Amino acid sequence: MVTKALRPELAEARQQGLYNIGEASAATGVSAKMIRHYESAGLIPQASRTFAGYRLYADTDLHRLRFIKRSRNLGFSMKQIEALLALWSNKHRASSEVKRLAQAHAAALGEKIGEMQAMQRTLLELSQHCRGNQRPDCPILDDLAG
Amino acid sequence: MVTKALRPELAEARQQGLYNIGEASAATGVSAKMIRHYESAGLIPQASRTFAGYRLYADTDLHRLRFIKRSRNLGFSMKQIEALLALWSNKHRASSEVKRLAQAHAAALGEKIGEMQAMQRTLLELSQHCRGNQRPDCPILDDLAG
DNA sequence: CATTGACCTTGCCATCGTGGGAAGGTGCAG
DNA sequence: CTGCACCTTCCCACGATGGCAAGGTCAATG
Repeated sequence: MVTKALRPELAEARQQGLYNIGEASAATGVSAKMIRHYESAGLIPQASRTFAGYRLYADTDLHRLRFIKRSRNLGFSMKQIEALLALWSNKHRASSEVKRLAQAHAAALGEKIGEMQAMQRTLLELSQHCRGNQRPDCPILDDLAG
Repeated sequence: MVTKALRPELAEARQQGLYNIGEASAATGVSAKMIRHYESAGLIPQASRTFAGYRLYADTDLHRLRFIKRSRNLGFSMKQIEALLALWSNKHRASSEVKRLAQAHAAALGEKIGEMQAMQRTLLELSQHCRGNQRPDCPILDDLAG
């Protein structure tokens, strides 16, 4: 008397509190496309499947997906998120490790921000000197031309 | 009596003030790879060739490459540079058009800068609350976990 | 004149995160 | 039973750049 099939039907799986990929996507804000991508990249474990091959997700999977989503919102790369996930599930982690990752990423952001600000500053300076009328003379082009 | 072959030899071309791709790269700071890429993307015209198939560049080509390089340094995309180049070579351009492009790009940069600053701010705030020691408890991970 | 090393050619692959679309199977409601 | 919404896999695209491989060319040296 088997009460739980190895590969259940979808309806059966739903009764057990599992979600298919569309529901998981709606519940986490991660597109189905990206959920599959994260699986193939190893950020989330291989999803279990219904008999017909549909992926199934439990609440722990949704939790993991939300973790990934929040990390992406902070600009972490998939590689960095892989490390964060490993730390998250490692009960013997040192918080210094997490802090190091976060600060390194913050520093990298600062670097890029600085570069982009320099570009922006230059662009605005050049724009200030350009009349922006119907005439062709333009300090912006002059500068780009060297 | 033909003084200028349709497809000269390299030495002959050099005498006429032309450069091969390596020289053009060294003179402009654009890698040979990217010079070819810009050609295939239409940012620069198809280079003339020696009899053996080597690309040849004149000073005007170097000028154009430097224009592209400076534009890239300001963060313009290849598509935007295409537009800038068209304006550059259009003697009837309105400088307002150039100014509009530059300001739009500056605004886009500002947008991205703002997003990245928000990320950075959050990361630094979270880091401040993390002791960063050997213990596993970590507000950063707690936040990512939701 | 032959060899050699530096350089050129084209073409394909990789990055990184995301989306689009095609072709075919599944689930459910009317 | 039919139709629609959803699922599956697989391939392609973006943007800008680099790497590598296989093969041809040039110039200097022996």
